Amino acid sequence: MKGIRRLADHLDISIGTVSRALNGRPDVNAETRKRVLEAAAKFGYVPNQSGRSLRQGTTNAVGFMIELNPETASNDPFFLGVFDGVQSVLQRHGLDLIILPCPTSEDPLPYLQRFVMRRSVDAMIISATQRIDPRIEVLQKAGLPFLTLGRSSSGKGYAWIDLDFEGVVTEAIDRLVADGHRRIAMTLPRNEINLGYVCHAAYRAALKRHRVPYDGDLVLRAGWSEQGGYEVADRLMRLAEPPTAVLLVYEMMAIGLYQRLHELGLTPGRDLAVVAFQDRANIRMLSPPITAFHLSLHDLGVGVGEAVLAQMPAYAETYPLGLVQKRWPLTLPAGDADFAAPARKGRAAAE
Amino acid sequence: MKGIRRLADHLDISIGTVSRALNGRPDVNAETRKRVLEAAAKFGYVPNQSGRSLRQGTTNAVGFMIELNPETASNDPFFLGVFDGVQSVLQRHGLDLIILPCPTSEDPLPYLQRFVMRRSVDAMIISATQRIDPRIEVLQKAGLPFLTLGRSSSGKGYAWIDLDFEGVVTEAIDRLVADGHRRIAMTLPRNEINLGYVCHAAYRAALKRHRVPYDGDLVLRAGWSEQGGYEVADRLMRLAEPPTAVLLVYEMMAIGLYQRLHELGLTPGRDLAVVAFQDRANIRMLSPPITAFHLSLHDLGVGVGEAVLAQMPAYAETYPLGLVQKRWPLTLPAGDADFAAPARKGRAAAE
DNA sequence: CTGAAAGCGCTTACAG
DNA sequence: CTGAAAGCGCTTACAG
Repeated sequence: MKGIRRLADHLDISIGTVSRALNGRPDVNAETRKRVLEAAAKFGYVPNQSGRSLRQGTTNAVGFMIELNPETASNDPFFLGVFDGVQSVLQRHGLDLIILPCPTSEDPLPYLQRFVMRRSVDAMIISATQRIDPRIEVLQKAGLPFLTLGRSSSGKGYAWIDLDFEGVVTEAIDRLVADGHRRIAMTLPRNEINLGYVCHAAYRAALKRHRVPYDGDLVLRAGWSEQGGYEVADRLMRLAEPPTAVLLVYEMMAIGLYQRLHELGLTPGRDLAVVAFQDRANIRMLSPPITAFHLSLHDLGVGVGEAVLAQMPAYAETYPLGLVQKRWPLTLPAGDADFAAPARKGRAAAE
Repeated sequence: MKGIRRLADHLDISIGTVSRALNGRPDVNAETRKRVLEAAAKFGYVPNQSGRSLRQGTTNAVGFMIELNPETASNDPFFLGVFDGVQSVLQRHGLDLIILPCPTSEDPLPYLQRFVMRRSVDAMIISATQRIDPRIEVLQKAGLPFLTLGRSSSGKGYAWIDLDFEGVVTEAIDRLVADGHRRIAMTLPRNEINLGYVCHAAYRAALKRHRVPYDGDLVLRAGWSEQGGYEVADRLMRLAEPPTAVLLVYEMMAIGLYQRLHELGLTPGRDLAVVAFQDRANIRMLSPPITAFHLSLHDLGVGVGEAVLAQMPAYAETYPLGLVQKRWPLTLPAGDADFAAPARKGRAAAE
């Protein structure tokens, strides 16, 4: 004999009472509850999750699908910070966060479908959202509450949170133009992830607003890595007319970019103003210090956690956010002295 | 009506036959099986996991616990590569890999205990193994098959795979000494993770063998980050008698270290020979190229996957590895021209 | 080859 | 306040 039955027999009460005591139901004698809780602690009894899930129709778990493909995944601590924030919300309700890593060898769609149809989780967070992402339809048809981290142009009525790429690109270009820059480069990912389209559109719009001509040579699709940054620096500085500033949508590129600039005898900041997407610890030791937007991964995780709970009927009242469709803001620290390159400033002024 | 019942009613056969057909049992009429499979595909029927698990007493999932605490976790793509390798093994048997991220706010022990006692997984892989790690006892008492990634001095009869830190330290020092180095520094983590002890012991043993005196100033506990590498360079080069070589047990430190050396007007390789633990893509653009050991994360993942299956009674016959206790080797590419610093070589020869 | 039935470990109306 | 019973969705001996 095992499980709740054993505990009940040992205490000489029914399994129903044991269950009620353990689950904190009010209709249990205080003394009985005490005995049950003590015995459970003593024997290390914890209800079997499969039995519970089957009976309750809920797994008390939220899935978070990530992709292991390094070309798609932002193969870095981004997610670890977000997971932590999501958990801090879920644990308030006894929900667990379970990460589902889609292997590189498997198609993300059937992978997701398996977990969805098996009802392994009560809700799902998906990431690495593609411009056309069939996963959204799968989730909608299955009626499983979900949130996408990143937007898609597939479907409309679904909840998403995306980093505010428009805002970052727009603010970066505004600031650079204000500092006299006219030739501003930007990096884009090579794959079909939606942020590439969003950034490109925001970039063109911002330039147009400032009446700065668009030059396709300044928009570089590159590997999403330090190495990619190295190549970007190399390609940009070899142009007949190199840019005076660059916006790195993937901040880790700064490491390779700084290095290549040094090799070319150029000084970041002075010879090429660099703005990076996110001010993370990994690039803080660069010198001169890099200008980057601030993002709290933990806060983002909290936002994601609350947003996904808002999609779940059982928690919608507690988190009355409705269908969350939110661009998550990043902030650019004000008044960065190193931001505008003096040399360029002088040149821009002379023009 | 839902689930298997609905499918059975639609086909006008019993749920038992549907189940047998879907599970590939041989005792099903070929025509019947075909009808069942087609109907299942059409309606997108997938067995509910909780129902299955409860009945079978197995979840068909293997858990992989990681820690989100950046001081403990190697907060980087290490795990993503390993996950992929583990999955490639598990998927051969229809098992899923589920990542369990322990939040920074929670104690790893009760966190693990919850999942173990609930029987949410059939086996567990744990990482960030501490020198004294009570999780091992919890897993052993619960009788859940498990593997630790990293060793502990807690307990004996458990399966582990650990990177061969001894081998790396020993080989690195042998090579450096052969190239004339006598003052060789090494970095260690600040926390209680076991690799710190292992590396320190191997370092002392290797020096002793070469009759090189041990100098505590050359063993630096530092932040496990790029920033930590920056600090290491700074502290080392300010010593009255700086080292001529350094072994970075966390390779990403090389980025900060190279930078600080450059700032100090020193040249990596020439003024300080640098050996890094793992030759990963993130540091490949460093110049001069860094000397580092090679490790295939995917292969390691495969090894971990097979080792954990070997601990599970249902798979032990297929993977007759017994109680795996293995140091996973890393290889140092032979004949690296930049390995020994010419200046130092000259000086060493002159001594 | 198929169906009817038992039962995995729980939770929860329902009686009392 | 407690117990007895039903039933969540499956799989699997057991009959036939």
